[in-house]
Amino acid sequence: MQKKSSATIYDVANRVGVSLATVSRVVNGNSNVRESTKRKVLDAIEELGYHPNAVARGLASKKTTTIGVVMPDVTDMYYSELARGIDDVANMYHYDVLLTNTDEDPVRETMAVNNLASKQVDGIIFMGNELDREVLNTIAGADAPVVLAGSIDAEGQLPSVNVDYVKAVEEAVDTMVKNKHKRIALVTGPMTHAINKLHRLVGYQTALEKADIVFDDKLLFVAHQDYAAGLQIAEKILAAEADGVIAYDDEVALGIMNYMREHGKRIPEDFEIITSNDTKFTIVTRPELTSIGQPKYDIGAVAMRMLTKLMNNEIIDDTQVKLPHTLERRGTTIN
Amino acid sequence: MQKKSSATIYDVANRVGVSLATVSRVVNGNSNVRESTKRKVLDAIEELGYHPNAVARGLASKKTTTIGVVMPDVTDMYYSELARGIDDVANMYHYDVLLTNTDEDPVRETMAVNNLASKQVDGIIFMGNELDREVLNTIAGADAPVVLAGSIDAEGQLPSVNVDYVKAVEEAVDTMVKNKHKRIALVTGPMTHAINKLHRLVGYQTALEKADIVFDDKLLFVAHQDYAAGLQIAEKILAAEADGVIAYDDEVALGIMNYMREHGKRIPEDFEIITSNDTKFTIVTRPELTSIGQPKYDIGAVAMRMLTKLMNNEIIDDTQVKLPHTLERRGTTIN
DNA sequence: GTCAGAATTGCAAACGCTTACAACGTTATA
DNA sequence: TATAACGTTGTAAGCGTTTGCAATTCTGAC
Repeated sequence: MQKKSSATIYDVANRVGVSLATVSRVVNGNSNVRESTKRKVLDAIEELGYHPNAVARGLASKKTTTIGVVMPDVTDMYYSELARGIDDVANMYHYDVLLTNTDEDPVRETMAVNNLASKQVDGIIFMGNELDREVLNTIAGADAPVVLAGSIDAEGQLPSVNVDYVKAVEEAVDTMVKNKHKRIALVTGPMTHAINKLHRLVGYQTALEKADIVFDDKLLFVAHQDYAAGLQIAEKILAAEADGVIAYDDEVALGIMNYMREHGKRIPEDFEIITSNDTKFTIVTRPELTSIGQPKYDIGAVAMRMLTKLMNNEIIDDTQVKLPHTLERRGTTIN
Repeated sequence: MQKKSSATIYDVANRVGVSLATVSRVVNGNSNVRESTKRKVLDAIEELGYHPNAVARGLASKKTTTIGVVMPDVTDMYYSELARGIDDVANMYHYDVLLTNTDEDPVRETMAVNNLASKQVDGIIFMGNELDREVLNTIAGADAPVVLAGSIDAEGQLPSVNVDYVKAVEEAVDTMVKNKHKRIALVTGPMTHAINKLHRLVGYQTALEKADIVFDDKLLFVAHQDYAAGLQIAEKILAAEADGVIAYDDEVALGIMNYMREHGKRIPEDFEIITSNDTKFTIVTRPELTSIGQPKYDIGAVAMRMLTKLMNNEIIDDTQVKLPHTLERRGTTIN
């Protein structure tokens, strides 16, 4: 049964006594084939164990049925959940996924996009917050459609799927204010990233303004997205005499929480915490973490769906999709 | 600068006034090219913004510089850390990674391998515990080399990279015995999986025997790999009057821990927990989870390195690699 | 039984590159 | 100066498909 070096379309054609073209037609489900010859071809394919060579197909048709996914890090729960959404709908549309980790390094992001382009992917899903000019140019240069998932480009030119980060953060702050906490810290990534400067910070300031709280940049913190960074930044947050924090990453939030508890703070009475990604981390700890709820899987899925349309040259009503977010009230806020 | 539909090798050759072959040679770093013409070709490439078409290259050379990774689920921290190790060394050797999620469904695993084969990947890294006959056959049929990462096939025929699960579990049980806990539960996946039946269970029983504890199959539990499953199985573990548990998944362990604490058990005095994967989950909770330590990243990295050798037809001394494991003693065990 | 039009099929040219093999020019050796 | 030997470059045959177009075979209507 296992033919050694696999059969080609040519072998199948010979076996049946038809031309390559005919075999190709039945393989591709083209309707212009008589039912009886279709049967024969299918049988021969079965017997020879023929599998179309996707590479040759890609060369001839200029479609690889492969998309590229560039993301910061697979081990980051937030992004891996997006990736899962992407992968599931990609499969649904018979695309394979070429995955690249970049650690948000613009150099690697640029290389990744270029590499994917040379591999002739039919489309690209991009995740990452940097999106500097170089990366943007590269994306424009690749002649595959690109959609951003859970990521923001400053100009808002590229198709993207996100939640409304401004509102989300604003509501988080609102909640703490309502709970009588006023010295609310904000922990984000670098202000060079649009998502931080133009979204999270804006939401934060808007909420403060509404509550007549004067903005204090001593309550603004930048941290990497990991537990250790949370532990570390927590010391400064404590020193700044904050009574609450909005963190942009669950691991960071956890680091802060553990530090605060170990330093005598009662959570949530003395110190409230709201995190942003609502990953599995939020429910395994005690107390559970209150979090902005993002439909992560759906962000990926919707982005991928949009990409299929783009690859098909279908017209898209709205290329700047904002999916609904929630606030998952759990144990690190009073209400 | 951005040529529209990108230039081909033919355009470059024309520009310089040499043949395709020569351009191909410089692109591929072939040494048999005079320095001066090499320069000219390189310049033309630069000017035209030429990028080799990897698909055409793949067809001609029968090498795609792409490997396939089939794994249960990217959002599972254990596997995603393996994947990161794989990806990093894959990049190091200039391979791209085609990623497929299977949810450990043998049907999807089979499809995935077949699909990767038709995409002409140069090699495959397989993760997942099922590995039934069908999947094994498919793997044998694909003419790309395959290596297992963090996974076991019953016959031990395929190249693989793992830790010594027998010893690891045995040592975990030893620890609890030393701590005077005797009714030690074992939570694994289905006994149809070789890794559970032939490794974890064996290690468990061996340790029990050494300690003269009679094996009680009431202390054997099977659970899915998630937090909810942990919460659920915990009830039965409690009912079985166990005073400790070895869990094969961190989320499960966390579910058990939280359940036990909510039911009045003091951890670790009344009830000890040792988990197996040592993911980030283990250090963000209070108490922190004692865990078998697995070099997850390295398992992936070593597996990928092995695959590069296989793809290169290099001889490999040992195709059944066992990396060292540890026991990370933290808060859920007395010692 | 004819014939137009539809339904099937085959032909052959791409797709963009790699890679034997052949051909050339050049240098070193005798 | 002739010649072997090498370094450099070109020629052309694939790699396994898809696909526009032409050729052939069927249909049914007349």
